[in-house]
Amino acid sequence: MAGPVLAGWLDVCQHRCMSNMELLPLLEPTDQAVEPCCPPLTERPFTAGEAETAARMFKALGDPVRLRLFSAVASHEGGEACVCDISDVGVSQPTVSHHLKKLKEAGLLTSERRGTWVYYRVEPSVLAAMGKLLSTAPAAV
Amino acid sequence: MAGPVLAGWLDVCQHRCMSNMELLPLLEPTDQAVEPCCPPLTERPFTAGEAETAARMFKALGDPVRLRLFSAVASHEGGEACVCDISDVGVSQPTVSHHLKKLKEAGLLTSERRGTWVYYRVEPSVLAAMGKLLSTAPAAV
DNA sequence: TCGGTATTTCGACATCCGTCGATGGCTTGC
DNA sequence: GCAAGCCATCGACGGATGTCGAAATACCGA
Repeated sequence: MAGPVLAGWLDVCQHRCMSNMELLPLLEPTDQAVEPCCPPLTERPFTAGEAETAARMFKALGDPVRLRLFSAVASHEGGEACVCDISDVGVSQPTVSHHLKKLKEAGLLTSERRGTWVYYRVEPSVLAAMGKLLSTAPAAV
Repeated sequence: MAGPVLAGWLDVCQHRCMSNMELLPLLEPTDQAVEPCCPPLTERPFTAGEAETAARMFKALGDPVRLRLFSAVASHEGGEACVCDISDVGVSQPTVSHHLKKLKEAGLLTSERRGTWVYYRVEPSVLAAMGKLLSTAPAAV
């Protein structure tokens, strides 16, 4: 029940973003290594589809609680954190779980159960893609 | 009726972000030139206040229509665009106006009336700040 | 097998948000 | 001054969203 809504974006973005770009950082010192889901915001007007895709990422970070949770995971030692390590954000525990699910559905986090605890870690390629989105196009091409 | 809610963020962020950083890009090749509103997401867990501030920015870009409008302005010639130039996003004119207002309240756009038309332009410093937010801390300090 | 802990899911609720049509304010040109 | 065009505001509506308590699920240790 993760939702067919997400399937589209996950398919499109992760598929296009995750594939082998950190595996060969030496070959291309250019920015081509990390292929973002959409062109930089300043390059040309977004199409409806691009906007739909990118907005889903921004929306996921558009809630203070989610942002705190995401930051907590991203800054945690080893790049991952147990839910119990980051649940102190002022809302109930079910709400924490709800927000973590949202972040996961947006492709920003992944989760893995190890024994009693569930660990969340950031999806670095998506972070890089969003960074590229916001970067003012460096006079490319 | 722009809202006292925004006043806080505008005060805090614009005040801290806009001041003289693009005026001296030559002095410091480091990243210190652009002072973001918050530390990078990966540096340490966000405080409640930081999350509130940053989430407002992400939220503003978390809607497909707003993202298209913002991209249209950002990519328009001269860095600014008349409302009439970017109104073709599939929603009614009042809705376009509504979203432009939201982007303006979030500090991402500024507007200026020149004769019959109203021109919107992007706030470059805020874009840079958001980019910094997403950048994985480059082994600083 | 059973109790305890960690996490998710469910159901419900109040609030926020995007959207529209109608209306109003402002500027230009006649 | 008056009609026309551009843009903002208003009021209303339906749907999405954040939040919680209660209950269900998953895992571990005894």
